[in-house]
Amino acid sequence: MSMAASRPTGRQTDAVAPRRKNQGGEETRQRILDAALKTVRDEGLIGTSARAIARTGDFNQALVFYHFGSVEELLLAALQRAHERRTERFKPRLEEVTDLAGLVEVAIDLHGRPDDPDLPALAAIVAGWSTTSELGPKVLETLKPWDEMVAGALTRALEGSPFAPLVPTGQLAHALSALFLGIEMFSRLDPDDTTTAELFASLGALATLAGPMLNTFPGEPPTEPG
Amino acid sequence: MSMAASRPTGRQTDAVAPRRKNQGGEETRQRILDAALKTVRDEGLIGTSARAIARTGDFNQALVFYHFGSVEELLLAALQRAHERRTERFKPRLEEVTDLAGLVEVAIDLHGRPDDPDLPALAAIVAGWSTTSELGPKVLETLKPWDEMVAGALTRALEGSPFAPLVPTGQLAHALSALFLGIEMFSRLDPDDTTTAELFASLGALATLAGPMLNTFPGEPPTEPG
DNA sequence: GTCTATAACTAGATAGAC
DNA sequence: GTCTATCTAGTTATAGAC
Repeated sequence: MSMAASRPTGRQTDAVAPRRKNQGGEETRQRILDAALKTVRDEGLIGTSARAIARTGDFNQALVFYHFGSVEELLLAALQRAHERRTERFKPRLEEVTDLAGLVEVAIDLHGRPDDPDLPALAAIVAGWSTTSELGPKVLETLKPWDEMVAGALTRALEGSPFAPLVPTGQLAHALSALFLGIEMFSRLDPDDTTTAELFASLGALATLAGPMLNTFPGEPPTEPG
Repeated sequence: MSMAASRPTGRQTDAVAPRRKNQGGEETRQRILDAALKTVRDEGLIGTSARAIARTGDFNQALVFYHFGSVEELLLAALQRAHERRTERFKPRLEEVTDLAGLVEVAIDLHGRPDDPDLPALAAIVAGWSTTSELGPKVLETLKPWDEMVAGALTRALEGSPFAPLVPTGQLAHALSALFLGIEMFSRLDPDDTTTAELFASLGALATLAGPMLNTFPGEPPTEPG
């Protein structure tokens, strides 16, 4: 369904060389993407129409179709953008993580940004499309790099532990993404949510507790932290 | 928004005593609820309109408004119904769970029912409303009993462990619900999903591994299982 | 309690002026 | 590249016949 617009909707791999700088077109594209994320966060996925997005970003509704072809494709692009932004910002930190407690700390920072539209929108889009849309696999593809980064952190956290060969870090990383997504969604169900912060604190405490145990051989006393 | 219909939309606590048995009205109510869940599963939350639901269940579109007042309220009722059904069916099993591995087993059974509309619909509704809708708190309220059941299972799993006083079972149960919800959603993004089953298997293996450690005092060898 | 018909509106998407 | 105007189809919700 939905005929393609007059402009190719996919992002060109070789930039199309806009004559007068990157102005005009590209800037608008960004505005639309930002407005899309904000709209999903504030009005929910169901309330996110081309018109609602245009209202949020104060531009013309037809631009959505000119630049992205359809609302669905816009949302996919927005999700990818949000995800890229997150990855860029948190990659360096994640790469320094060497234990479970550190991983929880990153999760806390990731969550605790109420004004940031990226994460709520990301969760809502993943969720809303989970039973529909041929774009589901593309969403999974988009999230893959993140799982791999977390898997790397897990591997480092387990380094030298006797349990290391027993733990499928890739799958566990995926599970952690799922956990994070679920927490994010629950937290947004309650506008006055306070329990999520406590939950993360508890998870941090548990990670601190479990960390040293990972290096414990059965029958041995646990190694001292740090 | 949305004026109330001519029939009170909330479920009466004292049944209203339908004259000719429970026929007609109540049966239709159930048909509508079932159709709503199926529609959410098959067409996604966004594709779920009063008309789509009516098409699924082969009844008249106006009945949705007569019986439930609005589509949103219907979906809330459907979610509550789906959740009640799950709770009834799994409560006995959950109450027998005494270790982590058993908990994972229940999760596996809960997940592995491709034809069952309840869980996918539940996930989609929770997710879709997570950034909108004043019904969010009601959704949380609905899910509470489940968390409590899981918390009970966790408490039993930790019984006698030196870590028991350190673990906030209530919060952890909530986290497990979030994890499960997230996994459910990821799994539905890929129509040919095979990784989720493997993921659950791995989680089961980890639970089997971690279980005995919970009863391990630092410096002591782990107790033999079973 | 269930139907048909319809009002009032909003959606996605496109054509064509600028 | 951005705008206005518009077409078509689908949406919630209600009125009123049965």
